[in-house]
Amino acid sequence: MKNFPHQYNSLPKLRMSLLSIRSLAAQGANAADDGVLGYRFAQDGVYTFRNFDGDLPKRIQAEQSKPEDQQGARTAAREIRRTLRFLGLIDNHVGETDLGNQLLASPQGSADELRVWQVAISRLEVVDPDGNTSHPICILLRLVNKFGQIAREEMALALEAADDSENEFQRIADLVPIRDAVKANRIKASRFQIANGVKILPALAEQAGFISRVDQAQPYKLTSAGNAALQSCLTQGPIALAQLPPLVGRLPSQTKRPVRKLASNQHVTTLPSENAVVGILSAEQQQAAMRLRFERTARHQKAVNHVADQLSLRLDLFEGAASFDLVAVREKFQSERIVLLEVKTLDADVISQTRLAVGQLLYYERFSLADRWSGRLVLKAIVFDGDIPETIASFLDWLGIGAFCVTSTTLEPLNDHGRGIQAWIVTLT
DNA sequence: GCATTGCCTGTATGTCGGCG
DNA sequence: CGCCGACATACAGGCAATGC
Repeated sequence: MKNFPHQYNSLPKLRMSLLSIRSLAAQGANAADDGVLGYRFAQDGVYTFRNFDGDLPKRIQAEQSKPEDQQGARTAAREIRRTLRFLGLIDNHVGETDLGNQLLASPQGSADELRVWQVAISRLEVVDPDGNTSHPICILLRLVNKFGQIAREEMALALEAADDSENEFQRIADLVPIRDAVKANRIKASRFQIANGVKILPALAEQAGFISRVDQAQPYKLTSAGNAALQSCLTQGPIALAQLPPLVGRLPSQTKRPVRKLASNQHVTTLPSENAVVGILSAEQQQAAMRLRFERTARHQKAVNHVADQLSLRLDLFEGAASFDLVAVREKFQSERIVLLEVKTLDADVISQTRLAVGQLLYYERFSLADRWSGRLVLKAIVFDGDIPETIASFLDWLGIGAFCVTSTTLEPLNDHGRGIQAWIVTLT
């Protein structure tokens, strides 16, 4: 098993680390030197000392008087350098790569930044002492996809695969559950290596928006962005860093950006899940990324769960891995209607949320439901987590879309189509 | 209801061996 | 012999289950 030890895994911290390297380069200092980089990290607040009393210069002096192999900051510098290199953000000479440049050019927390992280994380590459190269995030996404959902601890197996081959994937997939495989001595790795395997990669994949879970007790599932990344891995193969093509175009600088206009002749030709993560994000993908971030909020998830709770007695429920919030259907009755639901929280403007949801419903009806439920009548509904103005409710009615308000115990229709859907559901046994 | 416990995750520190 | 990559270990915070 490949090891991935001694790291921090938060993207803001990794970004700060890259910034520290850049500022050292600007000063002509040598970031390849553990001491230089390690104590720079300490000064920049990237690396923090344990039992720190607040006097930084004094503490650094104290650390520097210790033997070098006992200075935590130096080790941290080495490990973080390694991580940034694996991510393709710096090269072997600790110089910033194009990708690293793009990361720092994007505003922190922006959709642009997330896009760069998604590229870096999906391409993350590790090499073992024998020269075997693998892309553990791709392998991790394959695992999640294969099992549908997977516990965090199983993700250590992503580092067990020596390479990206199908054979290796089959081999590690057979090692699930990892606890049993360890007990049976089927994995050659120390418990520390296995523990380390769980600490970094799942956190990176989660922050990239590739996987998500409802809460800590739940397994992870693939998100739409994760599915897109997986398709990219499967169809194109992870792209070796050495052959990294320049990303199309330059990212906008940090000057403020007006609302962007889409090219007027832009057509949707593929589903988002079929688009590669590599390269510049399409407008749809940017929206999908933004959407993902909003929809991952606890509040949205909670609302979805409440809806699910109230429909699960009578209907089979599906969550779209790549798209819709919820489909309620009776699988047994193959010509029966189905209900496509989009859930919207009202912390944002009700009008923009409504417009967004209407577009999503129509799009998903056309592109996401066709395969599995072709030929069925699709009833569409938007579920809000609060009350909406009558004008919105009647607008949706005019479109043939049901409107609902959900609470933890109720699902109340707000227009005629909503009442129609409810009336149908209550007849089901 | 509150304290305790134990697990999960993340971060800091220590150690070894190889290489130039 | 200094330096660094790699590996191992210690420690801390959060949180949920558990027990009273």
